[in-house]
Amino acid sequence: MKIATWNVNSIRSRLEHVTDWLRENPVELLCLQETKVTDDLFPRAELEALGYHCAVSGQKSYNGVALLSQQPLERVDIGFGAILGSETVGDLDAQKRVISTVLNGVRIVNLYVPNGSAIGSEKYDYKLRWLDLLGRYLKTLLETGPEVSVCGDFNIAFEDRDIYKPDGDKAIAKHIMSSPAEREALQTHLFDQGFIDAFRQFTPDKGHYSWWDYRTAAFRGDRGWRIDHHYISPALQAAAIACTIDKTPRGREKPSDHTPVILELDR
Amino acid sequence: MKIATWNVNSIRSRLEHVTDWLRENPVELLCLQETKVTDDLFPRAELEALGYHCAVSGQKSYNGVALLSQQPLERVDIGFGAILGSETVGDLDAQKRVISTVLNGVRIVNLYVPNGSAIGSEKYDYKLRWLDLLGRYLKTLLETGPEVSVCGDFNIAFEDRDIYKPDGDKAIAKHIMSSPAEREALQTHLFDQGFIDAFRQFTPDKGHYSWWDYRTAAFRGDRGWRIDHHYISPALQAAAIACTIDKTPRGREKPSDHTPVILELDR
DNA sequence: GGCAACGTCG
DNA sequence: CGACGTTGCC
Repeated sequence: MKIATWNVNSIRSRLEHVTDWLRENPVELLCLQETKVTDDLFPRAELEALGYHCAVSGQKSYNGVALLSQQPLERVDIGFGAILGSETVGDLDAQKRVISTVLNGVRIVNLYVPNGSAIGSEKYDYKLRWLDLLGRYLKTLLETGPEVSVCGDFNIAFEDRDIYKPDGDKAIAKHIMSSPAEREALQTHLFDQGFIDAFRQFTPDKGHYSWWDYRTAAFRGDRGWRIDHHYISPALQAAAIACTIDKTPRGREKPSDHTPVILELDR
Repeated sequence: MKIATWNVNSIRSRLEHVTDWLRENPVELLCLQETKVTDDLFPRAELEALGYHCAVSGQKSYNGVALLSQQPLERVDIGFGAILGSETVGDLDAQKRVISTVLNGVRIVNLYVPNGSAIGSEKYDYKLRWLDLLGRYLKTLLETGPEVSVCGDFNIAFEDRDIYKPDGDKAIAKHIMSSPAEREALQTHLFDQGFIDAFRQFTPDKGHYSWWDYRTAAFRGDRGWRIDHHYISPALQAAAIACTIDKTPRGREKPSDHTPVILELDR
């Protein structure tokens, strides 16, 4: 099956891009982030017309995640609380950033990791706390079944090769999305639990990005970042067939600043 | 020469519609209303690239008029004040609604008449006061030369045949743009000075409109109003060759709610 | 109620 | 640059 992740930066503004893309790329599951819409206003009908079932967790203006699935989804778990219990979650489910399901025996998680704004800011602390809880969330999921696939907009470029800037640029460590603490959080909460970055199983070189800033004509100059990821648990590693980035939607008129990343699994 | 009038409802939002239309309809003069932009932000370069000289009188967000001319414009008169003197004008030039020039010996006036909001409102009174001053303005122009062509968005449908509603509908008299006082103002300040409605020289029947409300799918149902006009002075009457409405721009994506009206003069 | 302005945020 | 909320016009 093919699973795609795409931060659409408003599903209502991007509906035609999404439907066009799904017609060209009929993936089994599309994981959306930044839908920016309450559940009652989600453009369900248009996506159902394409044969997709929608599971949504949205809010007004900000954040919001959704799953578009060709198969009806038997279970949908919204927020960290659905797995960890609401007591442990505190305020970290207030923003709609987590939705999960099980498809073909694989636990699938769709995430919109907080951006963090600037190093040292309150939002940065929130991001690191959120990633802490993500670690516990994934640990719990791994205990319920070994095959776990986690995708989404992580707002973190783990290595310098994931950023257009020249390697070793000092600014990288001071930049949101590439600071040491953010990368350590990925190390601790994903890699140390055995997850691997599916894209890097197939493509070691630099120059592959999933996000380009709207400002400064970043896309035209290919000044991008690879911050949208698929992480897969050890039990799924052998099942990974391909992981690719489709740049074409980023080149359209009025695009999202992100573009889809597709994982193919032998499941 | 051909003179067109078009309320574009923001020249910046409608720039592509205007340039496309001018390529298809290379009129000698295009009179725009509701440009909604200050003069420094008017998209002059794109229109000059098409061979048009721009004379603009705009303001932020609201109103704004402009002349796009194939010929360089030797004189441009902005506001009532340019003709009447600022003393007589009071507050009626504060909004940018009047721009005038002379082309091929014809005095041409481009107007954006106040809408008036609702009968009896403060804006309604302003509209009627504005039309009073328009009468004096046109009287003065006629004294300087007999050939005067006045076009623009008048926000008045002079007769019931200019409205999609069934003739005699009582609501017409209570509706802004078709109230008795507005029609009387046209009578007094235009017709009584000898101006005639160029469109009605050629087309007596109903069912011809220049504006369709964005709401209630008015265009789809052809529930329109003819409120964009060309009025010509007696000396020009014999020079009028044709006056037509081009509905096509109203049918495009993201259109203005108005569509161009074209006057052809043997001048 | 549709559209486009502005200001704010990333 | 392009989301969104808000405001104002029609």
